[in-house]
Amino acid sequence: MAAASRVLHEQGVEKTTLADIARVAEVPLGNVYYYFKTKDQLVEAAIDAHALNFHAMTASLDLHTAAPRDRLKALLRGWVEQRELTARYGCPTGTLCSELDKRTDGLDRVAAEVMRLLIDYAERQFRSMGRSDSHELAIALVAAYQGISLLTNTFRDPELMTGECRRLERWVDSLA
Amino acid sequence: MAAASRVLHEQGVEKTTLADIARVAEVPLGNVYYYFKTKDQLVEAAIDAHALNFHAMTASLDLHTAAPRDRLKALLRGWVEQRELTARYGCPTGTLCSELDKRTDGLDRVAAEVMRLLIDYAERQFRSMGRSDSHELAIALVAAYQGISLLTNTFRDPELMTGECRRLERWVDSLA
DNA sequence: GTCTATACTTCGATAGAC
DNA sequence: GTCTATCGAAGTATAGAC
Repeated sequence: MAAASRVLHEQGVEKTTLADIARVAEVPLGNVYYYFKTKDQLVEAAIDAHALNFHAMTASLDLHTAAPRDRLKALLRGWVEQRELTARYGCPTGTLCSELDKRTDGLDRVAAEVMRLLIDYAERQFRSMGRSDSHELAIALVAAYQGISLLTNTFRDPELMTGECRRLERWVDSLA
Repeated sequence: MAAASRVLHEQGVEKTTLADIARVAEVPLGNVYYYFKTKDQLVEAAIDAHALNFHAMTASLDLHTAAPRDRLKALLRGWVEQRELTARYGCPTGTLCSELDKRTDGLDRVAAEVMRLLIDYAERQFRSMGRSDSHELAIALVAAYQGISLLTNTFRDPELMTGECRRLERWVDSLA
């Protein structure tokens, strides 16, 4: 599962073969099918793992950081810390949503749920700050992150993430 | 070529077969290879066509709109007008950059050039407005657009584009 | 230049021994 | 549960008639 998550992010879903995953996981190809009936099921499991990961991150954040504004700034710091990975392979959530959208099966909806988790979390923080426009602000924040992730990846320049997150931090601070 | 551009945007590069393109173009499969030696060459030609399209759009914009601030707002209006297409298939440039990044050949760099065109155009307008931080502003504007394109597409909701572009217009207006 | 037929390769998926 | 061998479908690319 860990091998699958990593390789799917690095190579993309379409370009990743089950042989790739089996090789990285150091198991024979046929073995993969003992745990996952189809490639789609494996991809869905990887998305679920990603969602669990996000829940764990926000739970820890809620526990250690009380002020909603600080939680948002912690999100920004986390994005900056991941900038090298993002420059190389893009945002894991964003690349999944972008790629899986092209599919006719329901797998794109599963990816969309993870994106929804992020927006909802940001929206809760803005609401706790007393903003009535919390939804619009959350959309703007996540859009800015997804957009700069794409540019960071497209131009292979991690410092794009640093600069934009600095700007976003000033923006978060400027909100009453 | 027109058929290829459309299908590649709608289905994505990886999920589009040459048979798909041949069918939409109403030519037999083998015929495609008379004009393009490989699928990669066809994709590259589609990207080039997209770049030409962008040049035509900005040339017309420069001709009919004098004030740089109005040119930026015209860009925003164009994005809102395309919102239904974006909700269904994403931003043509953004989806290409995201998908082609996963490739080892040089095709990802070709897609990045188109993204660069957009950033450079925005940057020139901000500079004409007398902003010394024109580069940072251009990155922020394009990132916001690419991000909201991804969300619009992920949630299949064209009104996300409408709302965010309204916010961006206020932002552009607020800049000295 | 246009079209049909097909060769070659890759990959998802399965069969069946151990 | 693990592993090897292989089937069958799909898709890129080519050969060669017209």
